[in-house]
Amino acid sequence: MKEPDAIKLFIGQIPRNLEEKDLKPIFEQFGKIYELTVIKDKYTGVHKGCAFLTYCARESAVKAQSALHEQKTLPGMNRPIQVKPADSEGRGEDRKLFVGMLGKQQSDEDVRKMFEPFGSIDECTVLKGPDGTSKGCAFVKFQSHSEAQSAINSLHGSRTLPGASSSLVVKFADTDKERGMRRMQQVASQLSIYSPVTLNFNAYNAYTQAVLQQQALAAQSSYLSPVSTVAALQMQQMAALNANGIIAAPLTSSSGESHLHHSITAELLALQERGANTPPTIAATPISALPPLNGYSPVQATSNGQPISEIYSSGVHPYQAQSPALDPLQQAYAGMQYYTAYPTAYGLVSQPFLQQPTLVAQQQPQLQREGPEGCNIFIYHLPQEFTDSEMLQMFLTFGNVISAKVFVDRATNQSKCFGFVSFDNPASAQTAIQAMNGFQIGMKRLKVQLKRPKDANRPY
DNA sequence: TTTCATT
Repeated sequence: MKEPDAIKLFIGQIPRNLEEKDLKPIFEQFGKIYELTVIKDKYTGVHKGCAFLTYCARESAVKAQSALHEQKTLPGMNRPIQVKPADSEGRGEDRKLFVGMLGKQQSDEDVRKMFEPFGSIDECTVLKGPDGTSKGCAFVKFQSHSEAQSAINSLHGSRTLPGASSSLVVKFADTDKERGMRRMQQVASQLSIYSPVTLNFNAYNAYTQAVLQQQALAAQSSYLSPVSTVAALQMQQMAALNANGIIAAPLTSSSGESHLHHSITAELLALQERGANTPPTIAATPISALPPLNGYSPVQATSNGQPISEIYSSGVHPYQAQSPALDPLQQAYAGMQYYTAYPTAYGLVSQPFLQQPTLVAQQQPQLQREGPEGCNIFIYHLPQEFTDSEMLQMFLTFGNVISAKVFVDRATNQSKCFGFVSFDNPASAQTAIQAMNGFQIGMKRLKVQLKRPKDANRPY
């Protein structure tokens, strides 16, 4: 019925009102169709705007791809139809690059020219907004991983394009898992509009990603790490969160009490008890979890009253331990905690995380000691409420911090939202920059770069 | 400055 070497094609950019019967005539002209399936959500049956197509003959697939892929745009779509081998057919995405910090002017062709010297390019797309203006970044897919790698080696950081705020970024594109994390961050930042508590939520997220990046650096392969499993769970949680429209609608539990409100109230109480201006105490033991940014935990207990720490120490997975009736936010929130605690609990954390923060923290960072050149970093777009301590904690994970200073307006005593952190070695500074530059906290992204040497900006 | 979706 079908040739053994037949190719399954992925069809993208199809209007959601087209079903199999509507699509069939479009594709039949290239040969006999073996199977054509519109992809729908497993549970809701919602049309996902794409399909799988297998021809009886391999040749038909080749013809259809060259005739249709990116060649025409179906009614109602703003991008051309996609006809290409399904992911399941070929290799993974280890040959696709993300290119950031392009100027707004560069076209697909400009980018292609830049990458051509490194190998054969399968795909090259500058990302554009709905109005067609460039988002200043692109995806470039090579035919092989090694070609992609050599492009990274030669181009990453090699120049600063006109109109870009920093040097060219060339790296492997996010995996699905990483994309999930990114989306999570965006949802979290939306929540932060509504409550100061969720600032914490976001900060945890920054930690989470920092942990992941550290791990990725230390252990080149993360595919088999238990953390992946947790990340997958996280994505499910966030999906549930979106599906329930949690941002738009107030959440109510079966008992009629809003968990969201409940946890926020608990937080505010905790803050008041401690005194909102009391500097947080940094935990003396490194292996308990990452230090909470404000010195307390965002969620002290699950909705059935069991402290999260008990769940951890009993070794029971929180998702299994929680009652199935928990609302999605609560689950996501607790999951976030679990997620950050997980790597440390299993001893998977790379060396920088095992450094004792205690010694440094108990010194007086206020003295603002500066490290040697290359050890000092500048941080901009800090949240208004970040003090020296919060910033210190945020960067402790990358090495020995000599000092951490948020700059404060003398008249108002308000943070100027920037500061400096000094490490005792340049590698820690670089790691911190890599991990934290561009981090979204609340509505802003951190800018983290080397501090300019004192005389750098003086013309004479 | 991370897509548009992959049964």
